[in-house]
Amino acid sequence: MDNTGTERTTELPLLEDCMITRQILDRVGDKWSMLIVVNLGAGQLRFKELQRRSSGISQRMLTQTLRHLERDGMVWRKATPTVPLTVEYGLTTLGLSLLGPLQTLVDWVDSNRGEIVEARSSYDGQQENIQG
Amino acid sequence: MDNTGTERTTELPLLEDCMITRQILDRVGDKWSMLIVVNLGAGQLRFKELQRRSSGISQRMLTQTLRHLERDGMVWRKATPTVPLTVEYGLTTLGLSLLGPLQTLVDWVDSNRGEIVEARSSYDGQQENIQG
DNA sequence: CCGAATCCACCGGGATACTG
DNA sequence: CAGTATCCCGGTGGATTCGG
Repeated sequence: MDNTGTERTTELPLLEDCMITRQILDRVGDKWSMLIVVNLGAGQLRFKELQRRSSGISQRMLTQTLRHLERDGMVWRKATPTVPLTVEYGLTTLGLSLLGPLQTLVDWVDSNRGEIVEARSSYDGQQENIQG
Repeated sequence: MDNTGTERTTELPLLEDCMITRQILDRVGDKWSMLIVVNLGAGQLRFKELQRRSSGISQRMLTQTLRHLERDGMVWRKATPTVPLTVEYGLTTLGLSLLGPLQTLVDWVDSNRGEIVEARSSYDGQQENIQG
């Protein structure tokens, strides 16, 4: 095999082969988790209130997402058997510690949104020319 | 309203209502993008080599993911009309700038993997008791 | 070797209706 | 209010086949 000179042996010790990392990132990156974690970042909330703040989420998905986050130890749940039922959700220490990295990503998107949007329309324009 | 002491009025100026941010995060967080960006982080690669390093990805998904990343301005593509065809992929400046935030997230997962796995089995154990 | 196209199975997730 | 259960549609993504 020829060597084009661009070979780099840099070792970024990353996801590559680790399934669990992958699973966790899948969870973190799924459609609603980030939104929920962020919304709970400002303080504990009741189910309905949380749903109201997470525009567009169905109660089915909210329940499911909360269960997953609870299972992963990021969210706690406290049910009080009043009538009608009262359930509060909040972030655990683990969940809180995720806010930072999440924020980093969101900040990056925020800073680069313009460039991305521009790249997209530029790309789409070229496609038109090709397929005109 | 009673003050339970955990109320926080912190304003995290986040995704909440912004669709575009959401779109971009969806892209960044989709099943393969992160893996591809990370793999290209070590240097440009040819299609086949990239596929080999991204264990499990089908060529269909690799093509699709690369197109998306190219459209978003994160990846460049250079086709050389040799026989057989040679196509190289690499990260643009924008793509490279994403490595940092991505790394932050991956590092977080790495540091907290143990705790999450533990939380999961603990949670699953309790479910067994309930449903016996 | 690179990739487009087709076919198809699976499941994420919305709408709705029903329990406690 | 806080879920659970059911139905069902569209998108995701794998396998395979074809073209350049």
